[in-house]
Amino acid sequence: MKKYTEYKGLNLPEVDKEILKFWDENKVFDQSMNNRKDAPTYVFYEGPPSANGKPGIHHVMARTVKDLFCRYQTMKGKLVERKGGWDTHGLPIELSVEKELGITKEDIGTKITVEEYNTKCRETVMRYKDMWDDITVKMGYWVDLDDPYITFKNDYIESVWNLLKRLYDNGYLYKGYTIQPYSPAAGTGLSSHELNQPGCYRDVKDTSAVAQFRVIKNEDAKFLFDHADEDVCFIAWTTTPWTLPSNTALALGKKIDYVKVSTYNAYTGKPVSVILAKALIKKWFKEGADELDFDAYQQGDKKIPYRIAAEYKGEQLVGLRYEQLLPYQQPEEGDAFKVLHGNFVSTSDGTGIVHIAPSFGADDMMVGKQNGMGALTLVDKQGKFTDNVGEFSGRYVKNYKDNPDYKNVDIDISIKLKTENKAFNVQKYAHNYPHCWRTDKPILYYPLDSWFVKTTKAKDRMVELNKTINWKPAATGEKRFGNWLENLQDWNLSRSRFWGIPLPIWRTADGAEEKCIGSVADLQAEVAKSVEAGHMDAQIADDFDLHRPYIDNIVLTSSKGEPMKRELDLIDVWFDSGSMPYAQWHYPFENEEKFKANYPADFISEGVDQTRGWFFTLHAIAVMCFDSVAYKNVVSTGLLQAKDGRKMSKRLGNTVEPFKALDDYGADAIRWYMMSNSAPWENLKFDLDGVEEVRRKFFGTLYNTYSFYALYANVDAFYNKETSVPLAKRQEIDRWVISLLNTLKKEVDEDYANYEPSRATRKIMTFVDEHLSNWYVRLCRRRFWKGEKNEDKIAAYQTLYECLTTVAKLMSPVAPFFADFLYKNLNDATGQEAFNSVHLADFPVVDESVIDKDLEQRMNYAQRISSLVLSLRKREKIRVRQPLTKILLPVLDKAFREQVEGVKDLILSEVNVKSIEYITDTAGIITKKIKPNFKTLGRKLGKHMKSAAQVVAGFDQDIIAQIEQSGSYNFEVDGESIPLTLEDFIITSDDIEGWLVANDGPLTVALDVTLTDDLKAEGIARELVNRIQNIRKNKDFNVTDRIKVSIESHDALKPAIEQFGEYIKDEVLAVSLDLKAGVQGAEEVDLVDGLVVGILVER
RNA sequence: UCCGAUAUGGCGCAAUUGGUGAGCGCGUCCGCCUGAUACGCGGAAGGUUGCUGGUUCGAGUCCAGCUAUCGGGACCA
Repeated sequence: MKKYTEYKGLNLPEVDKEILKFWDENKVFDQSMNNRKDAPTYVFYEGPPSANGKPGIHHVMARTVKDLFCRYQTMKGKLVERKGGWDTHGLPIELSVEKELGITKEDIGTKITVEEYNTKCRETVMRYKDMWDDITVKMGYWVDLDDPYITFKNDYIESVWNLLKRLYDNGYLYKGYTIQPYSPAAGTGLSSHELNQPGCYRDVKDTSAVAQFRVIKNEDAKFLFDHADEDVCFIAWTTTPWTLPSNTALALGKKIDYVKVSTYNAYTGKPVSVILAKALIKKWFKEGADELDFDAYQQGDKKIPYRIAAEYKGEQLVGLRYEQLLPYQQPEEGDAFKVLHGNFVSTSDGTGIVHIAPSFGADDMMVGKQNGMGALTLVDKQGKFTDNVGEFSGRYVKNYKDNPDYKNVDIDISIKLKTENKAFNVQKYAHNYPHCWRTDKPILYYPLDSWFVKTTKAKDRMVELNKTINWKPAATGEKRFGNWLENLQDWNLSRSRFWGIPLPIWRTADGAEEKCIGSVADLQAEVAKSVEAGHMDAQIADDFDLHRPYIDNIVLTSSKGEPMKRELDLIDVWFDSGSMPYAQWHYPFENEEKFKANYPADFISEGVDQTRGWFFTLHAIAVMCFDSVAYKNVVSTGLLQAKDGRKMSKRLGNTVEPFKALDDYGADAIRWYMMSNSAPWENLKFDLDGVEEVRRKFFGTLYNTYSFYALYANVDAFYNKETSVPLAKRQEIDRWVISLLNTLKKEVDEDYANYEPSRATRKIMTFVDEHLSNWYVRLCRRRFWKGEKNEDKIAAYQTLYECLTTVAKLMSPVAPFFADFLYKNLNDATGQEAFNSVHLADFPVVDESVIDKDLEQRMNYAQRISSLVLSLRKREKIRVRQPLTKILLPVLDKAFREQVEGVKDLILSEVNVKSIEYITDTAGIITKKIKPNFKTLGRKLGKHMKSAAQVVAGFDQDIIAQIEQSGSYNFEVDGESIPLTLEDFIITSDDIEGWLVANDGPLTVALDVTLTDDLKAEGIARELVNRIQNIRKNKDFNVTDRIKVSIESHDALKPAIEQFGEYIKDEVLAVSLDLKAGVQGAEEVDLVDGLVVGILVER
């Protein structure tokens, strides 16, 4: 017969290794799915990590969340397949390759071929795959890594193309332009990633100009003019005067207050009325100048007089027209040179009126688009003015070429404005401006061609379907994600890079005809036509690599036989990962059934930073292509911070190395700590001390409970083969713990089902720690080691066994290693269940019939009463081994006495007292306290509550007794009489005259501390038992060894030995107990109050 | 500047959804139990629940405003 394995101590990392070996050898993960082959599915999507970076401790957190719900659902009888995946494209990979090769973007295609470069990317992208595989295994994350989806595979790309084609066909793809950071010196757009590199934003001094835009005097503008020849101008500030020739609008704020100020132009001395924000007058006019005499002004005076002539709301000015400032070019389309409202306009800088050049600012373009403005782009991609800008034509707007003779265009433009009476103010201005990280030159914002997904078209549907998704936490879905959807912009899909999925769109040179390709077969069909038309030499192979540069060599043919070239862009990598529900199965080209059975996902989980990332792209593609959600439940996990609450970073040296942490503490302690510390969506301050605490308190206790069980079950050869003792025949405490266990099953089940792992883990901890170990086992110890293997003992074993196996199952989703270790140790010995792993077992089903809330209440009384008695003992300095005669207990209500009687023996043995005496108040010795029950009384009395509370506080003992007896009380207020019942009051015993009392809520306990000689003798006997047991233990005797005890004679011991000798012998398994003088080799032991005795214990 | 989250003893977290001495764990100090290499128990110290107002008989909880931290976005004319 196999025995329960007994261990020398708990070593969680060892447990991990042992269990991993077992899982591996028995293919337990496979089994857990194969067993459920025909079961309903629970679909999980794995968000693909990039193996280009090393895994961190936060990945352990994110993946614990994923793993635990998949394991839970498997135990609930679902088939949960977990296809892994790798994100393999994207800028971080390209940048790391560039860095490694010591090249820049411009070198690709010149110093190194695109082919070589992409080969390098393909090699690099899986650089840390081994490390990822390693951590996946070590942390116990069950995911299928044998057959993962990989985004750079042709099949995957083909599926993505299919999605793009669907979008294209439904009018979701269009070509437009956006304003992006652009480096003329490098000739390339910059990503926000590149822009956020340290040192990118620098303080520089530029020439800033406030220009005067002359208002056109028409019907609408009439109200601005006080006299016919008044010169009224809007003034707007810019730090980039080179954008002024491209100005097409002005923006102001509707709600901002503006003023018209009469003054003189500082450079020409001509009178002028300028309009600016009221709040900014002080910025542009000298103090006291509003009191100067206008007529006395001479050109060149330092102080220029001014007067506020009128005041307007921004709203009144919207729609007015002005003369073009520098009329070199007219915009080809749109309604330009108008005043618009812009919600970004503030009065913190400038004049409260913003110069708008739609080609050179993102806000500018947005406001221009919204108002149908035209645009002027009078600077080319080299950063110089185009040919049609008069005297400035061909000049660089910044010194991009390091020309030593470079003349600042901003200054020259400013001079021109001054001489033409168009400059209100020109000065140097220091500000923070982004620079290109490669060339160190200032960037400029420039319109670049891009392909867009018209997500705005599907916005309403996305919002609607989002409401059907269960977000954890809800606020992330409703607010964060919901708001994001409400303010949706079109999705810029284009990336001007090399390693990624190419945009499958071909165009003729004039853009008149374009084709979007949705599959390799489509492409081949088009290539066939092209070969016929003579644009290509040969058909492409079936396994033609769809990446650049090969794809760029494909030239298609238009309906008119013109060559069509591919649009050179790649698509945003977020589209790659958002396509995984389809592309992981190569849908729709293969696996249609598989796809349908696995769509949409029941559950996904990633970090909250994915709200605008993967969560969005999954949702957007699903809504636009399939009018469906992509996932039904989503848990967005919080950030993992260092223990000081700061971000973990290598620079601060506060990172936690995941492999070391796993090696030191084992996966379970870390997983359990992460889940129990706070809800997964809260930020977690990760502290290894907390992991250690979990290990000690939870796993240590549970392990020890098992050890205790194993020790005695082996002695008694208990393998749970006996008929189960009916609950009715078991002790009260057995029924109690089984009742709690079933409550636990129920609640933990609900918590897991509701994606609330911290609630579940905390409840399991409380059960194991407080109830099972420190109450059940503690109080039942004797049943396990005393006496014969009778029914009561079997009942105890059966009860504990059930608790342990059930806990193993309940905890297994979060702590898969230890749970299996525990389960196997138990089940392998008993063979009770057919499963050889807890992960193949079913989730425990609650038995409502054994949940007895009354019993739980009783036991709660027992625990609290015991605790009160112990506190009294402490106060009186009477040790627990000293028996006492009785406890006095005031009776709270009728049920109370009965309830306490049910657990009386437990209390008495726990606190070492002989009896309980109940007292009712007939003797008048109990002082009572009364308090309103706010919850019930508040509803009845409402605003009279306050006065009622005062009245109640004034009740004396007589009134309290009266209320208790009659069970009712009439509260008089404002001539009104409100009947109250006993329920509306909380009456507690406060004191018992002449006794030592302690209180805990309604409970009051008094203790009789009189010590008789008999009690003293018994106390000494108990002390002796304790000392002898300690000696046994120190001598490493087996718990079953019989011993001989000799004690050095002492008067104080005689009564104890005489009266309780048999008791002592029985307790310590002694065959003899002698009290004699001159014991050889006795141990000196401090017994009580400085009484030292010599004891000899022999086998 | 906008959006979101968070704010409770030294630290980490609770508080049954508005009901009244604000709990638990860690840590510190004193004491105890242990036939279980684990845990626990009793006691002590430690709180104006970020601030200010409001609603209410009653607010840690609801509302408004503010502050701080974190995250995300926009912008830096």
